[in-house]
Amino acid sequence: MEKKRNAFEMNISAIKTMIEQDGFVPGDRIPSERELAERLSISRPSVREALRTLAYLGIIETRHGGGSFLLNRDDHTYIQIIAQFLVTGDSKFEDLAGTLRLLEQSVFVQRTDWSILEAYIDSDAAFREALISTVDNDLFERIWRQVNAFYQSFGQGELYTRAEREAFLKRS
Amino acid sequence: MEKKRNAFEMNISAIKTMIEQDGFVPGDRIPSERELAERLSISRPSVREALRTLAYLGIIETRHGGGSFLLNRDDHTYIQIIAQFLVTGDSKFEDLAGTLRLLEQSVFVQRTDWSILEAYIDSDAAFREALISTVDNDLFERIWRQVNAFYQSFGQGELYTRAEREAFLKRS
DNA sequence: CCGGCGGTATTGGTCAGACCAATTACCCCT
DNA sequence: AGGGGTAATTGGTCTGACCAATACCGCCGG
Repeated sequence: MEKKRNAFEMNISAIKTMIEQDGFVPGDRIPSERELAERLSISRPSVREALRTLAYLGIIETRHGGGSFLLNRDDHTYIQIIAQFLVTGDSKFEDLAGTLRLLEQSVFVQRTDWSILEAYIDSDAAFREALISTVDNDLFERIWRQVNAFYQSFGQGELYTRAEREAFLKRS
Repeated sequence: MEKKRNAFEMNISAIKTMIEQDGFVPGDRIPSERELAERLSISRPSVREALRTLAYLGIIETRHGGGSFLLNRDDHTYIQIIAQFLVTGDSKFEDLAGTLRLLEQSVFVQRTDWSILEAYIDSDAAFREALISTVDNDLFERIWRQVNAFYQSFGQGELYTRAEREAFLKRS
């Protein structure tokens, strides 16, 4: 038994278990907050604390006056949540630039033909954006986008000089 | 202009912002629920719904009678928590492995001498950990660690075969 | 002077109830 | 049978209260 968890986490587990046992599938409306409170013998505020967390994670969606609905797994927002908390206010600026370079240069080892990037050689931002988009990886792209957004919030200029960009393409 | 998010998410944002603006660091005790409610002009139940979510994600820790404390970022457990809800195989898993490979291979273009990694050739996990540690970049390391934790939570085995690891060193 | 001790204040945990707002369900009338 | 309007349902928020665990602080005795 994994007891000892606080009541709040047990409530989340209980709700999750109930959803499974009742055979709800994505799109279904789950019982109302008041009914959940009654069936689990806890108060509605406690139910709400659990449901709000589930909603924040993207497990369910609540509609004012409508009810709470199970979401598809593909709609889960866990990736956004990860990205949101990865990059926070105290990241050192030099780490930001360094991380961006690491992320972007890792893409270059993936393929050999970079002629498609030639159209963007004039713009540092567009060049790097196009570079990342060649990787078909949602998580990687979100991470890069978060880091890049933070980098740009510092109002810095180009990450690479034009000569550096041209050197990248030379490797093709 | 941010779109109009619901009040709940704004409360989480407001609390996070207040934590940053007040300069709290991991280990600090953040204001009490009642004080937060007053300063943000919302009710305590609303504060609690936000705090419970932050606690569930591992951003903060609450002690009955003690208060709420900021946790170290590395202690965050939201990765494992979220993974708990992904019961079935998910297409996003490939993104995880792919992102890890991108992150790690980006390190290899940074230097030429990898003899220091030979001691870890037998263990996939130790090998990759040592690889990342050669990069002196807090943010990059944090990103890798979170993605890797998520990957491991799926209970997957080695990311590289031994032959692949040896091939890496051959490039030296 | 100091350290242990106990009372008190603070803080989180939970609950009941109320009211509003948005949505849904339903029934009645045409 | 269809449409419209009203009532019921449901989520959103707040007030206030009480309990439980912890922290705080001053008192007392060594």
